[in-house]
Amino acid sequence: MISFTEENYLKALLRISFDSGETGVGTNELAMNLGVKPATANDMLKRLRDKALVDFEKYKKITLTIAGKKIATEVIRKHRLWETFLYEKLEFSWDEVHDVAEQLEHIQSTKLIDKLEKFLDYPAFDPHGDPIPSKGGELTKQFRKTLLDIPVGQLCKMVAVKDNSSAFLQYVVKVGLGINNEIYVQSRQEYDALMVIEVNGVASSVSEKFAENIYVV
Amino acid sequence: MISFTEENYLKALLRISFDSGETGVGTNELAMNLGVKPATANDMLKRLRDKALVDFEKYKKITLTIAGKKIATEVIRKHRLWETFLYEKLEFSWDEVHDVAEQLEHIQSTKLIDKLEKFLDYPAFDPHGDPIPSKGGELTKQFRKTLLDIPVGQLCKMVAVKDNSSAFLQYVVKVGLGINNEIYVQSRQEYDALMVIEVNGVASSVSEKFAENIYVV
DNA sequence: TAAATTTGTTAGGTTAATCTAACTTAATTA
DNA sequence: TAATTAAGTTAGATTAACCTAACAAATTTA
Repeated sequence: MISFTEENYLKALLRISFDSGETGVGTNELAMNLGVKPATANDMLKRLRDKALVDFEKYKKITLTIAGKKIATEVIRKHRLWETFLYEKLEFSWDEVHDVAEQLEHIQSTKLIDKLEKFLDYPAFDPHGDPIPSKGGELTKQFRKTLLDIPVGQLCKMVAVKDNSSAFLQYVVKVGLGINNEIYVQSRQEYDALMVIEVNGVASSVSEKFAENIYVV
Repeated sequence: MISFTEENYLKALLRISFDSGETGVGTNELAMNLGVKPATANDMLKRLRDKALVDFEKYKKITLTIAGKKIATEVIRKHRLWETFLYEKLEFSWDEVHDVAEQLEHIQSTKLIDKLEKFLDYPAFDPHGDPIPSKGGELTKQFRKTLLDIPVGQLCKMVAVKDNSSAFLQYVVKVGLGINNEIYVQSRQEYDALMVIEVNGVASSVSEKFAENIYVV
């Protein structure tokens, strides 16, 4: 049996390597991501290696094994299905779903998640626009432009966010932004990439960090 | 913060004292109920006492404090709401809901459970016929007859079960019984209370233990 | 390339939740 | 009521998941 904590380590490994585009993940990077000390992560990695869920040699980068990747993908699948449930059926707002889904993703019941998926009518994307892996499927990579890639004077539409923290999401809401909203790029400062955008007729200044976390088409 | 395990201890204490009709619960009884050794339960009880969730003196019976009872009731509320969700929305069968609800009941989010309750349209009873406590409410005692109380030659209707284990529930299903089914009591053995009952035209022999776990009207 | 910095590991310790084995107190029964 | 049995407790161990402090390896930079 696999514990909540182990599932979280595997999920973090998959997400980090997916986001960075590289196969291997470093111990410190992983630890920081999970909010634990490197020593703790190192201990856990040894246990995950014993269970044949990660490949990991002393002082080298960590990669998931096939088995580890499968579990991690399944956790992400559950997370995104639960987010969809909370958003569509329980009227949770867009920025509230993540934290509750962090808990729900660890419920162990294949039947539950399959039935939930059916109940939601097999959704392909979660409320943040991220793709939901199918049963036994893979996490698919999609080409995604961020607000940072949009030139001045152009109009685009927000489809998802990269950062799922509620701190960020609440900021997004404050700027008046939501899924499928149109964004007009008014201007951009060369020096620090500070942009002025217009959403529903209201102009706001946003930082580079903000812009690179907004996916658009 | 309260752990899953602590919640389970509190829930068991409430359920045992509720079922037995007595205020105090013994250490061994509690331990047996939770599938742990008395020594383990004893350790935990000390911790729960430190947190002011139980009243407990050496060699004496255990009782819940107001705070402890409140948490326990809330866990039972969550459990029963989740059971209702699984049964009504996800097409789980009657005997499958319990085990998954055991996990779901520990999800920490007031908003989640309130929204779930609304989504289910404020149900008063779970799929086993047990009453669902309202928000901040109490576990209500209902007078309940069991199949054991029905005299020979009388017809009754099953409304709930006492034992929620899937072993028992699967047995119930095998006998052809379900919620709201009519039961006719054909005969009863004086010696061991073995009864012959008829459900939907099919006769079966059931033990005393079986009969006392079936609630009827 | 040698020094400095970053990254990763080890050793030893803590807490929650479990156990076994030995013991004590309470309750039952002869 | 004394002896037996049942119920409850304590002591000492274990495992998972975390920590700090000290150390080692790898990488970067001067």
